[in-house]
Amino acid sequence: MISSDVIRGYNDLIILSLLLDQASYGYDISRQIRTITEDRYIIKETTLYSSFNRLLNQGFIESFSGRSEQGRMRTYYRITEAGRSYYKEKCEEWTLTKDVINYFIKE
Amino acid sequence: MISSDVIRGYNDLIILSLLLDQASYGYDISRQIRTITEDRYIIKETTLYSSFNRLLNQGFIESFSGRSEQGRMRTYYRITEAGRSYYKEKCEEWTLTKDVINYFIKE
DNA sequence: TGTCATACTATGTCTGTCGTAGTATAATAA
DNA sequence: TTATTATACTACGACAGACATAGTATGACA
Repeated sequence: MISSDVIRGYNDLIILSLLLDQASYGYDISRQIRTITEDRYIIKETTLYSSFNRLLNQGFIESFSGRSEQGRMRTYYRITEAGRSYYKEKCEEWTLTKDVINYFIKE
Repeated sequence: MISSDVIRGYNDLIILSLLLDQASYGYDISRQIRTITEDRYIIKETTLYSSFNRLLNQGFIESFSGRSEQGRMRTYYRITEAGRSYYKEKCEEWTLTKDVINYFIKE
């Protein structure tokens, strides 16, 4: 398990990346992150929902109400065009950042 | 220029890495970061000194007074054994973190 | 005499993350 | 029938690293 403070500022990107192909909702995003990272990163619920709110306020995602297979109400999120642009920018920023930090890592 | 919030938590590692081979002081560390990253990352003075204080409190560096060639007083910092261990740990954490974030980056 | 590079310290703000806690529903187990 | 579990959230406050702003001080050099 990695410290999530390290990822600070990157949860938004992680969430956007999971919305690129299809709309989704909180619990599912959370599970996907666990699965994809093989439990190396588990996002906290509060972190997840505050991220959704930030992305909504910035217009990077939209929400709509839907129903689960069991008839349960839940909120789905869909990425916007602005969100896609933002995602691309953040990916480039990430590449730069990675290079910068790597300068200071000695095997 | 990359957003420094991204590097949050990694300034300590950057500073330690520059102390691995020899003791140094604030202004020099600052210049080294600029030079090594080719100005892609410029650490703020307040960030730098608060990092020094954190590392001192944790016993990862020690300070001593010295004189510049011009006779100017300044504070030098030297990495401790605990600091070297911490550096290694953080390097490993970084590798994990990098891998985790990379899962969510699409070219 | 003034400017510039150097070498710091003090103080308060911002923001993403997190701890704690609580609410509510549908499915499943006892 | 009752309790538990997984799902699906919201509210609130604390924490800590980064940063903005501001100020002090010295030696070199013009």
